[in-house]
Amino acid sequence: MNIGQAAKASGVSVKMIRYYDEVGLVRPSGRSEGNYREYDAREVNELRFVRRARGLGFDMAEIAQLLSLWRDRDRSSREVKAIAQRHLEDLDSRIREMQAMADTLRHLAHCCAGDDRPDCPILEDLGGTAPVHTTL
Amino acid sequence: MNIGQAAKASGVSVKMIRYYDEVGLVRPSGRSEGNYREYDAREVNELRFVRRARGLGFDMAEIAQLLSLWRDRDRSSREVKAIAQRHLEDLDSRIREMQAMADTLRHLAHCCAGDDRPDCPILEDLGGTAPVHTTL
DNA sequence: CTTGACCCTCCTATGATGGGAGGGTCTATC
DNA sequence: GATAGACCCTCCCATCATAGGAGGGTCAAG
Repeated sequence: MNIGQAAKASGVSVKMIRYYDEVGLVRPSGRSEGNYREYDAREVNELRFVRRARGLGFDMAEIAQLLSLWRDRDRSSREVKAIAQRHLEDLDSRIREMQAMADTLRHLAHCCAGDDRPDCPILEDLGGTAPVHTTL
Repeated sequence: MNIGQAAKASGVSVKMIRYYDEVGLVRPSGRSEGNYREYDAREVNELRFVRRARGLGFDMAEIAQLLSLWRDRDRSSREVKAIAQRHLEDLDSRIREMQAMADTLRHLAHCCAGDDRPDCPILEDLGGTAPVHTTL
C-alpha cells in the first residue's frame, strides 16, 4: 500500500502522513524499490487512530503516548485514563476561558444599539477608562 | 515615551509592540535621534485597546477593523456590533466543537476502569472497528 | 515509448508569541 | 569625560499542525 492508498484508507492527508513519518509518530513499514513509502494494515490503523485522537483535540505528544500504549497489549488502562483526564481538564479550562470571552462579548453586544450613531459600549469597553473621545 | 515605558503603561510586551509596529497595527508617532520608537498617550491607549481585544479572542484582522472604527469618531455602532457578533458566532462554534470533544472524552473516561488491566474503552474507540487485539 | 497520475524531497507560509545574538544609545556615577 | 548598566535596535529562529508549491523521479496503461 503506497501513501495515497493509505491516505484514502485512513482519512489522513498525504501531507500529514509524510509529516507523521518525519516526526516518528507513524513510520511506514518500509520503502519500495522506487523509494515509495509502504504501509500495511497495522500502520493504516495507526493513522486512523491518530486522526481520531486529533479529532478529540489531543496534541502530538499526547498521541505519541496513546499510540505507544495502544501498541503495548500489556498496558494498564490506568495510564490511558490518566492521559485522557489530563487532556479533559485542559479542554475544560480552555472552554471556560472561551466562554468567559463569549459571555463578556455577548453582554457588550447586547448593550450596543447597533445603529447609525457612533456611541458604542463595545469600543468603550475596549478603550478602557480613557475612550478616544475624552483622551484626544 | 519609549517602548519600555509604553509596554509598562499598556500591558503589552515590548516584543509585541514591535510586532504591531511591523504589521502596521499600531505605529509609533515617531523615532528619536537614536532611532528609538516614540509613543504618545494616544498610541499607548491603542496598545491597551489591542490587548483587551486580544483578551476577548479577536484576531489581528478583526482588531485592525475595530481599531480603525475606534479612531473614526463618525463610525456607526452598527459596524462594530457586526464584527463583534461575527466573532461571537465563531467563538460559540469553537466552544461547541470543544465541548463535543470533551463530552465524548468524558464518556470514554467514565467507561474506562483505570486499573491494572489492559482493557480500555478509550483506546478501543480511537482504534475504531478494528482494535489492535483483533487486528494483529 | 509516451502520457498522466502518482510519488519523492525541500522550501515556504500560516498566527501570535517568545527567545536570543550582536551591536548601538542613553544616563548616572566616578 | 569615561565607564557601567540598563535600555533599545534589527535580524534570525522556534513554536504547532497543516497546506501549498517547485523541481524532479517512478510507474502503469495505452
